[in-house]
Amino acid sequence: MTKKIKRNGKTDGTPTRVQDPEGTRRDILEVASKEFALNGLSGARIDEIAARTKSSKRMIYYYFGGKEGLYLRALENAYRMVREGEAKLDTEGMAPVDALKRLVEFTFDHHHQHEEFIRMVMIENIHHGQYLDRSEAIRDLNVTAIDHIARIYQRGVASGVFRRGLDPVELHWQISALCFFNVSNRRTFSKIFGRDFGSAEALDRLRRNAVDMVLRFVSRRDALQND
Amino acid sequence: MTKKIKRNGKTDGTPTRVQDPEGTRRDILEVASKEFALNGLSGARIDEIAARTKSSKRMIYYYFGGKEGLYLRALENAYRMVREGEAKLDTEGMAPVDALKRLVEFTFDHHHQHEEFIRMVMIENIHHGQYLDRSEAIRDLNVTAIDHIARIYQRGVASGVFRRGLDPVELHWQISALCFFNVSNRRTFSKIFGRDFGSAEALDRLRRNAVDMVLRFVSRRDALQND
DNA sequence: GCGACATTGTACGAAACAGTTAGTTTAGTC
DNA sequence: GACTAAACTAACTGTTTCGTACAATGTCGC
Repeated sequence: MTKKIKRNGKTDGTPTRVQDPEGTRRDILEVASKEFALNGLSGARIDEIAARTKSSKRMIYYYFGGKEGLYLRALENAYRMVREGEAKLDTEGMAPVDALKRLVEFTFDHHHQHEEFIRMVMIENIHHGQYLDRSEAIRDLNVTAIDHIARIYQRGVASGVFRRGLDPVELHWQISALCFFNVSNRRTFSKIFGRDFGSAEALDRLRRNAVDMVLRFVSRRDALQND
Repeated sequence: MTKKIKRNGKTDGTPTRVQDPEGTRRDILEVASKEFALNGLSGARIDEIAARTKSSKRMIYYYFGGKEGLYLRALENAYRMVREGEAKLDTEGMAPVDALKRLVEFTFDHHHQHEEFIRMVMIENIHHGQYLDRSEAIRDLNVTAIDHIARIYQRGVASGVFRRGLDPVELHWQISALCFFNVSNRRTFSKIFGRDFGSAEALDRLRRNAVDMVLRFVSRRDALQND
């Protein structure tokens, strides 16, 4: 429990150190990601992160240079993981309306499942995006999300169910807004309005609202089905 | 420049202290609000706040008890100021569609003009709303926003232009999401998509999108005007 | 003009904190 | 098995930062 010494396979009982650079790196990054997401950049404590690690504080400086370097890697890590998850969605064979519906639902659920990512983005925005500036890695994560939405939109316009003149990036912006806010502001919103917006029923309603809202926004009037 | 001693009206030159509890309080709170909004709770420094004040660190502890007490008051202050601003909107005489349009536009602009408030809400959400919990003052700020939107919605339903079955609180949630996100996530969004979402043109487009989106969401199909 | 309480200034203490120094151990190479 | 670069440990340093002790001054009722 208290000892963190990694042992090798020796049978003579002498506690020898086993070297595992990649493992140590990953371990530190995982712990740091949680701590930063929970407490923010200035709120997180290097000593605390080190203590939760299988490794030590010195190793943080060895591998990441310092607190800010570690935070930057944690931020990059959060973006990378979420982008990887997004890539799994495939709507290619679906009708445009169904595809867009699926996309919104997926985004809603995905954001909801990755609160740690949402919190990192919030924290980074609090810091005016200055660390994102320094990261080539994040800029290089080519934004497939836009391609995806653009293709669905084009198909919808071509088949006459979506109206013309909309901007895929703005569409993505709106979908993000509806899905992000639910996670980012749930706490204060729930408290002020005395309702739990994290309950299964509430989430279900909000999710349907989001889908409805986006579909009504892009659809041509005569393509709307209800009301 | 360097001396912060407040002097009274005496002519003999002796530097005597002038007491001004309310002024001191307000001064501290104003400075603290800026610092907390800029740096967050853990990022803000009591010494820094004290230095920017006309007063001293001692006074912060005298009036606010400590860092957390000061933060709580700053949070309450932010909510109060914004709520007061919201109360100025009057849509009573307007047609429901125009009223709702006005409400969304107003919310969009209002959020945009009060970035400090947005940041405080983000920061409070990072802290899981735990300070909001402790504040009766904020809970007591009865949420007139809901009344306002509920009245517009009811009028719209009554006159047949809005569809039935929508929840005013959820409507408020959606409007908030669209308007909040624009301020809260502008930095990261702009950076990742290589576009300035803070430019006048971008804001204008996003604003119109938000209005359009809400109106299309609440309107009955046959009441939609274009496309 | 005095007693009681409210307000303010100065200086300091203790703990928390990021970062470093000085070394040891391991794994692979020749 | 000697050597070396990479991986790792333990203990330490200097500063920052929150918070406080104590004293001094102002205000107001009487």
